[in-house]
Amino acid sequence: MKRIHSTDAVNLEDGEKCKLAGWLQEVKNLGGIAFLKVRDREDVFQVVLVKKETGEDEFEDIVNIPRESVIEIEGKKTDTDQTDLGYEVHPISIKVVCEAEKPLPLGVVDKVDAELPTRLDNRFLDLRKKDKRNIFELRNLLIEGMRDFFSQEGFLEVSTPKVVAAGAEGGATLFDVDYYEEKAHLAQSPQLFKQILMSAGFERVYEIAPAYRAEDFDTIRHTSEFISVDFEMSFIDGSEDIMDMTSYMVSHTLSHVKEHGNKQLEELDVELEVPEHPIKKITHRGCIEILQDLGKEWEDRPEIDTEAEKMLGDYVKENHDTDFFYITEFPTRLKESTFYAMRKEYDPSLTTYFDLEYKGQELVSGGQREHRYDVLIKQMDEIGLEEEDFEDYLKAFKYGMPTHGGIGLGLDRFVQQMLDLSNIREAILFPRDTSRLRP
RNA sequence: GCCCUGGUAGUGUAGUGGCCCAUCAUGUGGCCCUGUCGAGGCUGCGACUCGGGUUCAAAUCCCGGCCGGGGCGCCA
Repeated sequence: MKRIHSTDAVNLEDGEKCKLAGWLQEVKNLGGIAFLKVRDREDVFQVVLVKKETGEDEFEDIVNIPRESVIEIEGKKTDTDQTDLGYEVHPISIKVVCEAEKPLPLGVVDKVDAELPTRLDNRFLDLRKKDKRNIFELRNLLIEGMRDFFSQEGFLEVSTPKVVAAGAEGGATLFDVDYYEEKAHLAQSPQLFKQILMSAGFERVYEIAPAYRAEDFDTIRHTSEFISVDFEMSFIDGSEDIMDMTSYMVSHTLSHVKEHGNKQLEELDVELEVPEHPIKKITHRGCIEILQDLGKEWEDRPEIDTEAEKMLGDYVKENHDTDFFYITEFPTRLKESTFYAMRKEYDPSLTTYFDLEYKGQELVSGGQREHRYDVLIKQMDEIGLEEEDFEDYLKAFKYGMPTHGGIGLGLDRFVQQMLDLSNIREAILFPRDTSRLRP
């Protein structure tokens, strides 16, 4: 007999035979009768064991199977109004596929919570919990929605190398890798490759892939390995085009999640906002002014620090009733290491760069790139970068590079913010950070 | 990198010099119970991060190591 899921059994006739399987979540032994709660991917079903029917020995054997063991049940589906699924199973045979050890390093349905490090150390058990799996089902929908959007808009999904010779920005945040006889690094961004592909004439590309930052971050919104969603597009008139595309992408993606992840969102008690177009834009200078009005004080130069970011997020929520807004026209002095950022024609102290803020936190960073070879060289010079180190990249600018721009979006952070998770690690199956390399 | 903070049963905690061979919950073992679903009742099991020091006395105070957590810088 073929094994079916708990939710499929709902459609069987009363009394029909079936085979179900899953993890023995708990045993409620009342003496003469016992109830087994068995969990599969879809739900939890109940198996009823009556001592008079099974006999004393078998009853004891089954009731003593340790929690979280994998078992297989063949039995009769019996309709009842006493379970959520509307049926229970009267077993003909129960097979222990794999017995779980005791005690569990982490309870799956215990009444006490475990802390995040304990949960991550035992992630396979942690992920057996419904609300934890919901996160990853929604994350899947988020990715699905993005791919759907990009494909619709004529973007080509590409894969660029993660083992690279040079980084997109300074060298301090690169992980070193031994690459045969050479020294190599893990890519911190697909930036330079995306741009090379613009010279190749692909016009619109996107990539969903890991990025690595060897920074001493120890915060609830940083990890050393994260999934970066990047897109790049050519023949743009300015960064407005990039912001428009980003807005549509975010809207499309979130409405996809909302449409297909209704059940999971409800279970996690999350209300999703799908931003309307156009998303509110505030210049960097405008942000500083708002902050001054709000009474924010700085020790030296006014900047948008973490506290300020949250204040702005609250401000926009209150005054414009949205979780989203752009900070535009980032000053050049703040984007110095981003040597490929295009500066404003009329005011070179400003760039075309913007951030998209989501619930008071940076989600997206992007802008128009500098496509003119000589200007690019000049900007690299300003921060002391050697042309030789970027030879392969620069070459792509010498033989016909269109105007272009794009963004990078932190996927894990998107999930975190979307679901109001207290730590970005909740949005990652096996997070990597300054003190975690396993599992 | 800087600042703050913590490490007590499998899990989560109480205890800040003697009342502690350490509290409670959860878990787990045994017994009872035929409709449980945070089941219930009785009963047992299980722990002070490591090293040094102070003291008549250390889970508790001091120093160092190891391992965590949070904030900031920064960033996706």
